Amino acid sequence: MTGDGTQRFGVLTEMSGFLLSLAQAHVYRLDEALDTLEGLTTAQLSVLTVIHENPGIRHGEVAEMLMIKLAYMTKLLKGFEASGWVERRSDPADRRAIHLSLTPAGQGVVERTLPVLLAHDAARPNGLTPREMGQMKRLLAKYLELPVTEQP
Amino acid sequence: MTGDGTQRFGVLTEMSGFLLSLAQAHVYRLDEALDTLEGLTTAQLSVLTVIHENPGIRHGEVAEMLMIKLAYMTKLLKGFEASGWVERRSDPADRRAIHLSLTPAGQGVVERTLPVLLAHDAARPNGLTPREMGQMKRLLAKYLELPVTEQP
DNA sequence: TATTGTTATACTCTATAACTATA
DNA sequence: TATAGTTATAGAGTATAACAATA
Repeated sequence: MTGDGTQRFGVLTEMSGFLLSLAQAHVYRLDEALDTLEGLTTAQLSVLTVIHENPGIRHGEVAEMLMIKLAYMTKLLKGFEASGWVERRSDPADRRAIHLSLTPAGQGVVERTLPVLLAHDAARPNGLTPREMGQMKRLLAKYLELPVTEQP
Repeated sequence: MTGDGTQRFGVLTEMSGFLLSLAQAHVYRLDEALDTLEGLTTAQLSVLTVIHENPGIRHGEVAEMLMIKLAYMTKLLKGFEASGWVERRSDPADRRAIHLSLTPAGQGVVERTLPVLLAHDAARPNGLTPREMGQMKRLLAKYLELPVTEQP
């Protein structure tokens, strides 16, 4: 690389969409080195975590929370079911709806891998101080209008 | 949707990687409604903008700045060349290297579409006050260790 | 030997639309 | 008629690796 470090992003650095996209690419690139998640992608682990946190949640609710297409959720869940991690049962009151929950095996996967990802996330290199990182996470959660987690 | 709004993200909201990923999905979803970019994706417009800001920049340098795979850059640039937007010329001093610049047509595209995306970005709905948005953008740029833009 | 860029393949995820079955 | 989920197809973008040309 012969770059002299003077490249300009121009007005791109004023655009939240661009910055978020690049930050996501940065995270994604570093997370690809993470080989300790038992073959799961971070997206897959997010789905399992949401089911873990909300046993009985509906198929479509998970998709909405994580902004995943319903069509792709079907594919993901099919894989999880084949792995024996997720159970689906239809709602007797509305037989279109499907409620999801983790099997003991699925809970085991989440309980083993989530702490690994959490530690990795906390240690991922970036240009912020710990205080600034806390600030950024709060702003991102507010940006997304996420429900406040009241964790003791 | 029968959700009662009590779904929990659990520890996911503590993870910068998850928050960035979800924020990016949020942006992406809303940007898909943007049909005024002359058929460009935001990623493609980013590439054109970087070439616009750095005439003569090398192929690989653009890829590194935008965290795009070199192999995919080749594909993108082939399309841009076919559209008559980008010119490639090889470096006489290092005949492996390829320097990029916009044609007048390419400059026209950037000058028409970039302001549209900029306005769209500024108006994109989110949970932050304008002051918080400024803060978030500053933190994201620092997170990414982007060169400071000294725009007058 | 290392670097720049090209080509090809497989994979993840998205967009879209047609479809079934319920409500 | 509208909603929950399924299936299939096309496309964007990534990872990977083999390759050619040049340094």
